Amino acid sequence: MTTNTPRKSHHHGNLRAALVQAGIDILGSEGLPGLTLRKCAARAGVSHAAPAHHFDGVDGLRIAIACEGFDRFRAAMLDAAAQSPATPRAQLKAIARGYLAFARAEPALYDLIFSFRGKLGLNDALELASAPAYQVLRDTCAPFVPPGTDPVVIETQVWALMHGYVLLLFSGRFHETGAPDDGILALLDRVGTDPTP
Amino acid sequence: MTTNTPRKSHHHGNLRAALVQAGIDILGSEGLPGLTLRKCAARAGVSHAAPAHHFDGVDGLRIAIACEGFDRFRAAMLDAAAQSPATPRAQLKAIARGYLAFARAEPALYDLIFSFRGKLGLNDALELASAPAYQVLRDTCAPFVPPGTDPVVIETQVWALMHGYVLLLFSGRFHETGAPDDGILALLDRVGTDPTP
DNA sequence: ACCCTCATCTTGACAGTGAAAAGTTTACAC
DNA sequence: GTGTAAACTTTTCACTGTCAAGATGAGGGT
Repeated sequence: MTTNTPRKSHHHGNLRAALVQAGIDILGSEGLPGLTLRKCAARAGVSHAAPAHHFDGVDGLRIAIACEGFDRFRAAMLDAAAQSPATPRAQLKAIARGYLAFARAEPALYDLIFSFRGKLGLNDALELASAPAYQVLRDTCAPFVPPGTDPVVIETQVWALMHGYVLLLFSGRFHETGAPDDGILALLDRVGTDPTP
Repeated sequence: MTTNTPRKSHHHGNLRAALVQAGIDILGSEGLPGLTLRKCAARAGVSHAAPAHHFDGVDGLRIAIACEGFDRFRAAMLDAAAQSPATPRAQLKAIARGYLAFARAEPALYDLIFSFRGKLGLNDALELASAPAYQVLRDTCAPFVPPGTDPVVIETQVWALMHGYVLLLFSGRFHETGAPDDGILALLDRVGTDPTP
């Protein structure tokens, strides 16, 4: 039988997943700067050198956590979409609200998954994990792509708007005045198929 | 006379400015992770503990560098605006191009000035340095604010779009396909005073 | 001219970090 | 059973930020 209480064994049994979960916990409590190989190892109850057998250095651990983060990110957008009318415009605003909900719920995890400067494409696992999240955006934007236009243009407009807004949120700029979510969502009404005659 | 070759003195004479410049140089060559107190000190030719007498720890140095960065950022936007027609829409697109030019010219410095999560408002110097840059945005957006609308809404739409787009640029997502600058600038045409009847 | 003060800078130490090398334990195939 | 290799620990090293204590010298008061 497989031991369902893997306590005192020399082998942890599921260390990789435990380290990823430890990292997510630390992100929630201490934020991105607190994410450390040694802290993750300590929280998982192993020595500080143990993670090296499961990840390629601290960047490997961060990538593994980001993969899980992308999955939750995608789930947040899909959840919001499922609770909204099926019209293209309503769906677009729904994934935007899901986007914001995820960013506000797990800001440090959000920071992490978008912290890989230029390394995207250099890591297969990360690219594989981010693709489904991007696909949600792509599918939702598709109805707004004018004929003859590269879909990437519309997708980039939407994503840039959301991404930039979240980072302005995190900067603390709206702590006192209140965050203008509605203003951002309103601009989504003007994305894509031209509203002018 | 003031010595114009302040070489061998025990006192550096202008260490604070030299450390900030060293930091900017390092940002250009090694990027944000390479920005280190000890490296800045070494490049300025002083011991590793010297910076402590001019900045409040490494965060203090980063803030001081960011202040200089905000100034260059503002200058880049104003330069672009000065070379464009004075119509509101042309000016808006001009500062957007200046924004992108700065981000592409000094990506690590751009990263640094927008890396202070929630600490904005907690540091007077940083807030004082970022205010003029924000004022450029505010002035340029003013003609597009509909009556009865909070200007912050329009400013946030524009800033979020640019900020998010730059970070997508940095992510490496467009390295192969080519960056859709025009698509982003096109959306600026739909910001503000409603084009629909 | 002298000395005094104190900002400036250096030296040395410490804890925390990531990484590598070498040794120990244990699961699993044969 | 036994051997092998994976999983984990221990030790060590280089690098980082920070602190304490000491050395240097510029400028002021007398």
